[in-house]
Amino acid sequence: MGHHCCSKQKVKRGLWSPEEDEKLMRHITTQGHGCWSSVPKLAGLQRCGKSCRLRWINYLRPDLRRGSFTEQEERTIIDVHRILGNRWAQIAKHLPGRTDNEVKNFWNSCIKKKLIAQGLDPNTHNLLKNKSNNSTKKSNNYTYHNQDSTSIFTIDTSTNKDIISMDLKSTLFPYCDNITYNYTPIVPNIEYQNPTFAWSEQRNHDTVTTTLQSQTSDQRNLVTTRDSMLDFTSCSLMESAANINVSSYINENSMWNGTGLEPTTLNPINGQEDQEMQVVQLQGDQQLPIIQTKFCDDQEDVYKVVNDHDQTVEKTFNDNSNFDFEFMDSAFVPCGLYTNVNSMDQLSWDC
DNA sequence: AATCTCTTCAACCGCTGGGCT
DNA sequence: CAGCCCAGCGGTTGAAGAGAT
Repeated sequence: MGHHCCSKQKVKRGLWSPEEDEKLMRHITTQGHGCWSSVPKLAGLQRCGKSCRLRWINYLRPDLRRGSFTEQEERTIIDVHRILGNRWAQIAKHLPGRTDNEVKNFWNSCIKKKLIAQGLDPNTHNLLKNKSNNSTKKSNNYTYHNQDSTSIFTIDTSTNKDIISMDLKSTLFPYCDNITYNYTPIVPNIEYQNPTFAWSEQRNHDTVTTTLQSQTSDQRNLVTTRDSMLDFTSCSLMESAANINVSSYINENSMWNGTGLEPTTLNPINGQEDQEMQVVQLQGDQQLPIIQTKFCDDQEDVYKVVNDHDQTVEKTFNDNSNFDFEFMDSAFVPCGLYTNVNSMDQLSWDC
């Protein structure tokens, strides 16, 4: 029985023999494929054109890359899949020498399982609900996840230092690959640590040029003024990076303005305003704690938290600090955040 | 050693959209 | 506009090999 596409022809199916490969290879390298439906006849093959095309594209093409997927390729697949979904051909375009079929197979056989094992929904890349296995544990209604994924929001508890990792690539920096934004929250106050992904700043009077270095050496400059800030709008911080806004701009016309949120004036810590980084979260006229940091040296940083009740806490910490999720509830909710929900838990997992 | 189960991935199937007549 | 052909795409299948029993 022939193929649906070529039922009139007597065609062979199944795996290709080396002789068939040789015939097809010789024909295409000397004649080109032209119209695929005519290739079998011209190449002397008992195959349909569709099969020839597939064999060439997926196996014989000289520019194909062989061997296992690298870690970088895997990260790229995950990142692009988060944006595009199962558009394998589009994803494969980001991986020179890889075919859509190869990417699809790799996703289904490896990446998908890894994500599920990490408690992530491979379709949405969000955290799965009610996940409970060896790789996760529940505490204070929050699910912890081992960090070796590029999920939007993961928490690493595999080391002494808990790290919240957010992948911002698809939202803040769509032209960069694999930007992961790590910070370490510290008890008893919500605090903010200098990002650990490649990030450098040049300060010049009223402007700060932040250079973001992606893992693929792609560089983007984020230019901020004195009054601008990283602006994580309310629950989006926990719920989805898709709602994160930056009240600033990246060059190449990438805009994340228009949040409708008023800028908050920077408050110098110890008069060292050029040492500050500020994260403000707002919802309507309500405001999360203003989190300011002063990075003193490699071992110890000073953090200052101001909530909308004008309560101010300063804290010095080092790398041995731990993270307490209870603080997240106590720090966020009194500030008027998450007014439509009862707990962080609901926000975090109802994605 | 034999059998069963699981995993991988090459290949197929069915569908869609574009181009041509 | 309708019908046909074709390339391309994503979902699915099944052969082959690896590992477990």
